[in-house]
Amino acid sequence: MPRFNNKEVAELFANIGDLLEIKGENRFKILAYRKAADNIAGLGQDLFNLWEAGQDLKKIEGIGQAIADKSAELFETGKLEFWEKLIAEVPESLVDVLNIPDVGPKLAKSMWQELGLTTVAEVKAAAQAGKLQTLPRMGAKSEARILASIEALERRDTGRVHLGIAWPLAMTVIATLEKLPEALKVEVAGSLRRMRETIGDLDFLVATEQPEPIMAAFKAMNDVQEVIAAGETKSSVRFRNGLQADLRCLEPSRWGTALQYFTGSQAHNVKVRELAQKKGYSLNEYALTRESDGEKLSFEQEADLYEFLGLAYIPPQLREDRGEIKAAQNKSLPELVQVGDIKGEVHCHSTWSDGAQSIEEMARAAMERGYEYLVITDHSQSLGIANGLTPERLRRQRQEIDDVQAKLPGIRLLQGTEMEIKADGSLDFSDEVLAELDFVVASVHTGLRQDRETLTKRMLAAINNPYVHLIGHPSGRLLTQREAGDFDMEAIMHAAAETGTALEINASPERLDLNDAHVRRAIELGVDLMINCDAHHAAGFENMRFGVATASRGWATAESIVNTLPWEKFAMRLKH
DNA sequence: GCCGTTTTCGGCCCGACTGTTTTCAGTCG
Repeated sequence: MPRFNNKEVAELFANIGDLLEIKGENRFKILAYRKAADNIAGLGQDLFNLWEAGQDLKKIEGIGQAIADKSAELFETGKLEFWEKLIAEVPESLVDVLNIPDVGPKLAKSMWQELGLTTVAEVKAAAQAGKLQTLPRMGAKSEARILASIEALERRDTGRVHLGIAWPLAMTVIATLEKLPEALKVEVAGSLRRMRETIGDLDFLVATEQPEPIMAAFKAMNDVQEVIAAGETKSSVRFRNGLQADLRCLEPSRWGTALQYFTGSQAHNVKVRELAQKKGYSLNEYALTRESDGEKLSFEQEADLYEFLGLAYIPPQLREDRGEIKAAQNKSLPELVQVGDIKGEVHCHSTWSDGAQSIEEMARAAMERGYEYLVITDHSQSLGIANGLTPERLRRQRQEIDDVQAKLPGIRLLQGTEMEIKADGSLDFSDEVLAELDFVVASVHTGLRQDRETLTKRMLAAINNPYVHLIGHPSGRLLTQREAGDFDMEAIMHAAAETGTALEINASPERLDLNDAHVRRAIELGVDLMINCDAHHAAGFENMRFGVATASRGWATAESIVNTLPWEKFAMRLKH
């Protein structure tokens, strides 16, 4: 039986949506496929596992009879007849053509049917030859723009970026705009405000009575390479690093509706607007309009809008249409974990392995953040490339930790290790060595391409070892670079819950591992979670906001995160 | 194709900007 992971299934349904759109199908059908794809991608469990266990897939939001049947057919036979027929009708490669910015379904269809273009390469050649201009409503400017988009795609600089790139750039833009006297309020909206793990573009909102100077300053910023659009209240630019940013200016009285609208997600907004409709209002970014008499209500604060609709305030991280609307109606939203709740970290590196700063420097940085404890977990011996520690070096390191501890009574310093779960399934240290340490993180860094059974077995061996407290970055993914290992996460989470082994939410923006969906599932299963920056230098502790955001997106409260415990309680918890 | 404390059928969100226009379609978010 062929196994498909959620990403593969989601991609198939998303591609179906794309091709149906080119075909000109009913737009709600297209929406339904995309919604199903999104929900499958954000599922904390494998759809395949659920199906294999005989669960009713229709219980998943956005999946009805048709898509449940198609999933079952795919899992049973490894193929989908509907898809085979579809790509016989509409060339599959048009999915890529649709991915070119400024190429939508209408244009893709006309390029295909009028000019016979079915691949990005063919579209590029046609644009270079001036042939796109022959299509209706296409001129030289549109053609040049599409060619530029394709070239940007080829440079791979229009894709999504992780938060480590998007966040600092957004902060720079905000700082620039906030300096303008005309800007009354400045905020980043969109997926960055929701703290999605990757960001496609940046959305900024400014409350102002005078948009012109703000738009001008925005377009004139240092890193702006190109101004894509510039209207009266909206402009778009592209930065040198390829990221696009949109700016909207609006009257302060409409701040609440606008911020809500532009924060999204789209799926969340659709639900909010449906709710407004049921109450007899239509909602857009400017106001809530009563349909009976056209009376317009504007809201200065987002919370007021939510309240008016009978909802508790929904934090941006939850706005993904994953049940938050219902929870806000029942006033049962979780009280999300905050950065300030974190009392210590249990996974960081020093110059003893591949860190850039000494134990003392790391300890002082942790103290400055107000942490009560810090565990130094340098790499273990078999990770030679990171200067992993032998048992003998571990013992010498203990001496240095004790010396620093004597100097810094304000923080509790512990010695741990980030121990390799080796490719052959064994652990890098014997139990005798592990018993000498205060804390053990076990991680997979090698052999991530092994098959599911082998990988899962390796992980379970670590989870079942009585000396292992925490599994570091459990899936092994590197955002925008490397796929997660093919672990059976469900089995791993069950074992973690049973043994009391914690799973990490690694806060490094390249990792964010566990991801939000897995965090939510882990909480359901009663798994202990810990958020760590895996810091390799003092500045690395700044990444905590990303880890906390990921936890929040998984609906985590402080109670779900073990390192929100003060030292005494944390130490007690360790002994169990 | 999905969904239902107003519905198992008939709904399903809305506006800015661009380019090519003679009044608007396409794309995007």
